[in-house]
Amino acid sequence: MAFENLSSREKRVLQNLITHYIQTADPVGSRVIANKYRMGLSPATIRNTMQDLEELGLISQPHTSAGRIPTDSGYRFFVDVLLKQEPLTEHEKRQIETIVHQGGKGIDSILAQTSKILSEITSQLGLSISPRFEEGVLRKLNLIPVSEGKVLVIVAVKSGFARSILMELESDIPDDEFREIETVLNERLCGHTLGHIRKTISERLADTTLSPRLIKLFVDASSEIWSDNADDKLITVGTDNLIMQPEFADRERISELIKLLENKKELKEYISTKSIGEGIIITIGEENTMSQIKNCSVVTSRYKAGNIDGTIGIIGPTRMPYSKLISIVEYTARSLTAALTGPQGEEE
Amino acid sequence: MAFENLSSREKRVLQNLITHYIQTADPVGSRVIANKYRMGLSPATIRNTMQDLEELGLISQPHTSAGRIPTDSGYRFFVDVLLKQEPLTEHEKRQIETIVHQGGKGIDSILAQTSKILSEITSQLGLSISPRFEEGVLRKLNLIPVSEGKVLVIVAVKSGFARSILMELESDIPDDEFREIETVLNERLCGHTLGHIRKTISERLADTTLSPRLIKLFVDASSEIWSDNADDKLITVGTDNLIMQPEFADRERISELIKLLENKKELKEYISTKSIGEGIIITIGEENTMSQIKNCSVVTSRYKAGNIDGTIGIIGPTRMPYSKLISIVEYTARSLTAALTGPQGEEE
DNA sequence: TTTTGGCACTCTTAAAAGGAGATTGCTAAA
DNA sequence: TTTAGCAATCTCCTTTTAAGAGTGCCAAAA
Repeated sequence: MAFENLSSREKRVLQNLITHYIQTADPVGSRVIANKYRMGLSPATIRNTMQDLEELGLISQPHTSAGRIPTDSGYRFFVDVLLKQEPLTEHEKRQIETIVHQGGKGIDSILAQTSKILSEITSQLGLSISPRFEEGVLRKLNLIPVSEGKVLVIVAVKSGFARSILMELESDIPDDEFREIETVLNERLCGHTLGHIRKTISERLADTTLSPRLIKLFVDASSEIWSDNADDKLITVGTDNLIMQPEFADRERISELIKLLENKKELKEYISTKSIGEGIIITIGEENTMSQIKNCSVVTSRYKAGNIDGTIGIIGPTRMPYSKLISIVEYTARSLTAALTGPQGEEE
Repeated sequence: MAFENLSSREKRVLQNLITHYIQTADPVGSRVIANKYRMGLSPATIRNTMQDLEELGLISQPHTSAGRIPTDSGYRFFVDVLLKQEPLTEHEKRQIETIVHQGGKGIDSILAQTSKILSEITSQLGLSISPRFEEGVLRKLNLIPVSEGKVLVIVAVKSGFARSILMELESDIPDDEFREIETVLNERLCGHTLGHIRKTISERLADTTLSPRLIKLFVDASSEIWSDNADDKLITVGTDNLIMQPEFADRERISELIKLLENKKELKEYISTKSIGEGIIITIGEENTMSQIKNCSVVTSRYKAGNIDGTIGIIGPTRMPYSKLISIVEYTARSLTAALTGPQGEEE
């Protein structure tokens, strides 16, 4: 579907129509475009153009005597070709920087705040996904016995993140044996990504002096320790922004959305995989494979925390102010990368 | 407001009315009560009784020609006096036990699952609040340097829970100095509750050989390390159940609810403090101080994890099947306590 | 004294009817 | 190629109408 052969007039009409529809959520008639946007043409001429645009599938009529609204293809063309990015105000930039650069707070807190500020500035649903721990390179592993039969496994990766998992053992293990395990694990596993370790751990521990029982323990716990599927680190903020849109007038639809957001896992997976690659990624309406957000668009971008990356973005109705939102998501992702990969991330 | 002087007939009428209203969500007329509940009285007689009940403020009329609906006081009387608990089915018991007793999964995961099963069995919003870490007695504290300028603080309390906080230092501290700090901190702080430590930490560390700079670090970080306000450990599941109730027909109301649930902090505080004490606690409608749930009832109970306690419960419209829900929440809290305080919790 | 049947009255809700308003597509003229 | 004009179409809002449910009260019955 390439629409390069659109006349300049058709482009202008489409642009004005979408711009207007984004503001009002009402079907746009030929008269509005002719008058409000001073195109120097009569409504009748606009009407002819609109008919052409409709035949191309870029706009459609809800019913005979209504104006036109953009289709998903219309938005796609708008975003790909017609869009001019709108710069952020100084105030907005400052808000984002403040949130992103609050030192010493821990990444989870920063991401929660980032989701919040995204939601507030954009008036959409803001979201963030924590760095994909699995891609982190193991720096050090510690075993801390916390009580009989329970040991805390600390996994520290490069770029300064760490995670802890409480592991339960059937029987007690003496302290010095713990030391030994710790040493062996560090020797064998450090320097590899957690994902890699998960896949290869059983071979890596095969020829050690450790008791087979212990090895089995770490191999079995592999998915919990070495990947991050366990915690749902998708943070969404501003669901009410989305709900109050006319697109969600139907309660059934709200319910479906809420279920999706509550589940987190599925949505996190979807957003994560769709956002692979550089720069801003936009999925519009039906392009989204999840039926619950088929009337929404998703604007996301990757950010980097050292050598691990995560995703932030927003979800709103397809009728969203793309030009502004894209700038905001882009700027926020960049700031976040700068803050998380900054001085201390660089060094290793 | 005591209603002990209600006649037995009035009680029966009220009981039947509420029972019926809970099922249908429609105002209940005298005819329905007379016929469906076979009270052996004519509708006209029931009408007289209903008038009395209305004067007492136990039921009310939405408008002149409608039946009656219970008021909050009506529900209160129903719950306090009229209620017969409905036992759980064997299947329900099994479902709960299965969730609660899945070993080795970590308390967060168990609580998430508990919220879920509560929501599913009750068809309401299920919730759980993690144990109030602050009340835990410090068992051991570990400092693990994870990268330059970052150290992971592990706080382990009795009954086998542990938490980790990433702390940032301005400058580097050599490994042996860490050991020293660790030793001193353990000597001075173990055996006290975290809440107590938070309040007294500066005195406790006053006369040590540690550098004042380091002490300051731990004192400043006190709220983050020693209390648990930081993480929002309120888990809510099944929001869609609530949203689809006729009580939430208004989108504005849904929006307010969602905001409340998203915020977590405020709600967590509210539920936590309201649930102090033994057994099931029920707040009905306007009894709730939070305006967002003034048309809801909240049924909660404390559970114990060793010597620390937390809360679970459900939120639903005031028109909820109390007799069943109370049993379910009670049973779940008991099971949870048994699972978390079981064999390994007992020992210390 | 308590209960009941009867009945006028009130109010909601759903359906039907009517009309205003918006916008289109088409045709013929500019 | 553009525009003015106009009939046709469809939504949406308001009003009307009718049906239905339930009450309150009174007078008669138990």
